[in-house]
Amino acid sequence: MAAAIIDAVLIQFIKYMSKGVVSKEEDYSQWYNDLVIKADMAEYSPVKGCMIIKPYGYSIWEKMQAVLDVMFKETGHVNAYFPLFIPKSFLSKEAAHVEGFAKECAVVTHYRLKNDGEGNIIVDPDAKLEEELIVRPTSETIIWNTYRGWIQSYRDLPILVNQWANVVRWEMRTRLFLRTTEFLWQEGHTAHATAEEAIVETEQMLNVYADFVENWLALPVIRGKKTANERFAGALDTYCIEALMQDGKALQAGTSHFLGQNFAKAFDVKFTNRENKLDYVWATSWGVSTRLIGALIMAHSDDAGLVLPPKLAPIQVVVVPIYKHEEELENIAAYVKGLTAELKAKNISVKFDKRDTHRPGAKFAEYELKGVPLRVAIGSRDMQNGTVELARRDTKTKETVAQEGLSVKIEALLEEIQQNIYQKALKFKTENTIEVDTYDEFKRLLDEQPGFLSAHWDGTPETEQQIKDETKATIRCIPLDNKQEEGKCILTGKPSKQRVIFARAY
RNA sequence: CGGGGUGUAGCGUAGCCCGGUAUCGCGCCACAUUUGGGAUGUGGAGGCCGCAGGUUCGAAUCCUGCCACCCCGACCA
Repeated sequence: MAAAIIDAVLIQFIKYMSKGVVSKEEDYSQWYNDLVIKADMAEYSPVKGCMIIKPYGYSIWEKMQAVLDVMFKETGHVNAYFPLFIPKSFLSKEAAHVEGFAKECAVVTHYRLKNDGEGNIIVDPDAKLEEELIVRPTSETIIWNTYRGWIQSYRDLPILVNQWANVVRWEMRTRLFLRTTEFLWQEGHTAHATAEEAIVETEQMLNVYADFVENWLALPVIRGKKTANERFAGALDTYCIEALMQDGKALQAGTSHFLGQNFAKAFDVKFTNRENKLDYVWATSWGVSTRLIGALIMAHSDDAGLVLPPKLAPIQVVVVPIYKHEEELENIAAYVKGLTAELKAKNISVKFDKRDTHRPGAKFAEYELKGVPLRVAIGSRDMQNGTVELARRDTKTKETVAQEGLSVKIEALLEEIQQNIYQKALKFKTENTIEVDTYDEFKRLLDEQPGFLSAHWDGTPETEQQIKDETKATIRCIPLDNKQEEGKCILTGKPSKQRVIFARAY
């Protein structure tokens, strides 16, 4: 008896080792790293802090891009492209901006290498640039320098431009997808005649992001504003969406900034308004990055691998044939051909994995690891009975269903899975968003049940900083739809009119 | 930059204290048998033991120097 139990444990251990994914409970951050690598999303590169996004991971980014791009265009934006390099002097024109980014800039100082005569390739000291170039950490400066030439009159406004690009921020500590030295993103940069219009734009784009993350990533978010401490360098107001990961830590999933006239003033971008008066242009910028892939992985996955929402899954349905002889496979393949055509007509992506180099069990495990939402297994028994085995990734349940009407059922199931994943995440977020009224309780919850803590704050940067120093929790945001209520700051006891959201964050 | 740790096959590792040309698992290749939850057997390929120097008849092992990476902290609109 005891031996049998030990054997069972041993078998589990061996399975875990071969799959190579540490459990979520055991070590959340190791679990996350393992998943990214084992699910073939990305790998480490020879350059510290930079990663190689592999085809499977990149195809998720492509899907995100495709959806967001449509959303941007539907709200009137157009795409353009600005240089990777920014003259060093540009960065320093906006004081807060340079303050925020100076410490994480990659700098280009030379433009040529040469052979030193001993077989070594060295930087050619004679090829020093007159002015150093910064590899963009974000593009406000070069874009606003450009906008100066595009804008003379209110008739030239608004300018609603987005760019898909890579940026570099030399962070000290990096994490796959969540914070890498180089990352891919989109950055919108708009110019407006009035503050009101710019604020409307800022809020509109925040809502676009929130809709996208909730409906496509199946991840509920809190929409809010950042406090002054957490604001983007150079912004008057930073709006954000904050999501909660399964370990109770918050992740900023997107930001939209109201930049006021800061960049227009720094780059001297003036226009003549309807009253024939010169004024500075009002600005916004907004962005989401490949960090969203990290959010997607962290939010839904389990110890068996990724759990991808159907709407963003590169493969929505995988078909695994089970056969002993070639003619059985041909028989199954003939049926699958029809099924595939039906599914494709419904815009559902299907992979028929008929590799004979891997056995069915290995394929099952592989697609679970990769988070494919639905798996169809078909063997000779099914072909005789007119059935298939249908397994869903989110619940890990299997059922035998009729081949008749299968594509309709699959279509409905994919929708159901999308909803189910969202509801599960919503439940988690709701259960882990807790109102706290004392500092002791606040600290206890951070250690025992981390999540979003809704608490009163006296509104001062000093208090915010002290709480951060003492607990590592930061104010994630002041929710936009916040109810106003009288209360006392959890740290100082001073009066407060509303609660704000605290959490430890990535 | 401070504290700690690790470098051995594609990956994960044993060997190091006590010197004799490297162990095991996964993966890879071939063949056969298999295929409804991660197959089995037989055979095979693959190693500047992080780099450089030293001690020694002989170094993965001992000594010196260097390099790289990882973890914790600082940092992270």
